[in-house]
Amino acid sequence: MKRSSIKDIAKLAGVSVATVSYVLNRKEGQRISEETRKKIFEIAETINYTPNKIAKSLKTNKTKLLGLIVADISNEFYSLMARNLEDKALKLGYTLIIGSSDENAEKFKKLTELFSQQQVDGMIVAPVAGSEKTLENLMHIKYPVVTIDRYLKGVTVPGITINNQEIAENTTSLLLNKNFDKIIYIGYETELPHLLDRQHGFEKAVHSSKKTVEIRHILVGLENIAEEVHSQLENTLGKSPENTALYFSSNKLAVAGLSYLVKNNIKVPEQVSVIAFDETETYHLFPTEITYIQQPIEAMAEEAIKLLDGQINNYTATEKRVTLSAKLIAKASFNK
Amino acid sequence: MKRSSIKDIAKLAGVSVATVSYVLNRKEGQRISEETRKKIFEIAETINYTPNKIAKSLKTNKTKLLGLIVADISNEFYSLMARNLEDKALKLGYTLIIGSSDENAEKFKKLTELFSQQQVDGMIVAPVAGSEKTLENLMHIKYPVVTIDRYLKGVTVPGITINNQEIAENTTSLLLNKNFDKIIYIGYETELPHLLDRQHGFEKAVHSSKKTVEIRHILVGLENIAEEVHSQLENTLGKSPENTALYFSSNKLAVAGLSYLVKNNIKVPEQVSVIAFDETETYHLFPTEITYIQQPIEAMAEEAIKLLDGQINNYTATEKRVTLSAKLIAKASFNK
DNA sequence: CTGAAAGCGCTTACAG
DNA sequence: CTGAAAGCGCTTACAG
Repeated sequence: MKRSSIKDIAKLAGVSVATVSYVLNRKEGQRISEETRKKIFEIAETINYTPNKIAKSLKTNKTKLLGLIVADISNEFYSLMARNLEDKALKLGYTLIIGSSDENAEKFKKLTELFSQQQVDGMIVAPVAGSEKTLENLMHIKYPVVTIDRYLKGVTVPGITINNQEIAENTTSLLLNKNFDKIIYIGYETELPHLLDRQHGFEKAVHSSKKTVEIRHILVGLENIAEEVHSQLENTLGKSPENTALYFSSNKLAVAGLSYLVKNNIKVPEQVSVIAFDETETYHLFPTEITYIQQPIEAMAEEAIKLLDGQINNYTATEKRVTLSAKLIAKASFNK
Repeated sequence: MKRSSIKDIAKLAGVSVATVSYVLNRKEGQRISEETRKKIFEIAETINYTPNKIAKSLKTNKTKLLGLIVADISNEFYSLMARNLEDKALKLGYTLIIGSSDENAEKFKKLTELFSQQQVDGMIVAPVAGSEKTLENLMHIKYPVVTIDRYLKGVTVPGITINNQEIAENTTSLLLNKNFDKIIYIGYETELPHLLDRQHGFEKAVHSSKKTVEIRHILVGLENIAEEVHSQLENTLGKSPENTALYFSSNKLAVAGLSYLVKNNIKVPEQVSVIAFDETETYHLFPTEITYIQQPIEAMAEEAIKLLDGQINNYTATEKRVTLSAKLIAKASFNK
């Protein structure tokens, strides 16, 4: 698999490698005769020349590679995000190299090191709990980084988030207005700020409301989500609830909860109303259409790439955080 | 973001760059005094040296990058595959760069070119219809490639598939034995061989059976799957079917079909039995557990990486195809 | 035990 | 209009 190089073309064309380089890169500054230009293109074509970007990278210090670190690429939210990022990146000539951190700060760090050694031009990361130091180090050496989805307290990395607290507060207020006897918040036991924001938004709405309504929380770990949600819903919700609302703070939690409802033949919205964060195709198999909070994934991807590309090209030490608005998609699951 | 290089270390340590390189790479052949060795490690540590793999790649002609081309990384099957490939690749020191072809032969070709320019050591691809030529070219220049999931007629690229036809035939036989009045095969209108294999397996079982049963086919395009499946099921299955079986040749089709059943309150397995190719979390929201054909994704990923790594390191022009066995996971949706 | 040197495939300021 | 040359950050056969 010996590839042909610029040198081969130069030899065949009887010109210098410099000339070949100028022609192939269509540089304007240098005027090359139409004749040699044509000859060079022809030869390149016939010997099937493809440029070695590695060599170019070494010289230009740009690889056109972007590192993407998510918690798990097989997670629906992240794979959809990855897809959107891929498209936006490609438009600017970047390709994505990916890694999954598994919510492990050590692995997260390892991935940033690996990517940095591969000389990626920048990184798009969903940081995990405990990776503050790693992000600080990257910022310190001015490595272009943007965070997506998540952020961490105490480190100011440019990044994209949505208005988690606000949208949670607003949607919770809607629930409160409907006079349920009981509202159950289903969330994660976590330190991740963006998830806590959702919880705080919920609580803020509850506290500023004058309604008397029983509030319950179900908080589960990241493992065995389905089992935990099922057993806790069994305790908190029971088998034949009435006039109750469930507020799920992620699509995974929602799917776990909905499967409990299906198994126990609990009717939505007759017995229980449902709101969930994030969409998923899975909702389509539920008998009632689910009301959910939709994140603007495409816009998030676009902004992330834009922000990163800006850093890469200007070295402006942007401390810019972009907050986009999520949107409530109201469906039947929430019509009392 | 000026990084320190081997040269900086050499200068600070008062040795040559060669010596630094030997020490950092722990080469055995060269014996370096414990003293300079220690000094070099210390200096590397304090100036926060990280190797530039791009430079190394240029010299060694190995990037430790693998290109992955799937139809769409946001597709559940492919994102799960990507995750498994990522893990297996990492064990051998490779990282993955990804691209989605969108079933477009031109884009597929572009991606292979892009990846080849990035000097990936090899590619793992799910080829699209019409990309025979592209694959042949890669084979011709001996670029290490393996196919996953799919394969193409007429080009012998090493790759991993499952026993699509066989498992389809076997599972269809099970259906036939249950004496349904009607069996409906739901598949794609496609030229992709691995999907046709599923269809052929189905048909083979039907033809070699002595039962008299009404057989119907629903074939849909890749766009608007849900709508097409719904409208065709409405025609073929109706609103209150009896003693009918549905055979879905992918999880996407199954989800579309199941949502039709939910919407029309058709009972599984009382009225209709269901078998589907591939699993998905989505099945969990269906009232009845779904019987499905499980692909051994982890093993497929492992074999793919192994096969590719073999090609990369030996340049053995392997024409090896690996066929792994899928497995029927029998659940209630298929208990008459 | 260590270093000088060539070279991987490019780019680009400079000279002519 | 074109070329000689330096250099990006490494590796590695060779010499001493």
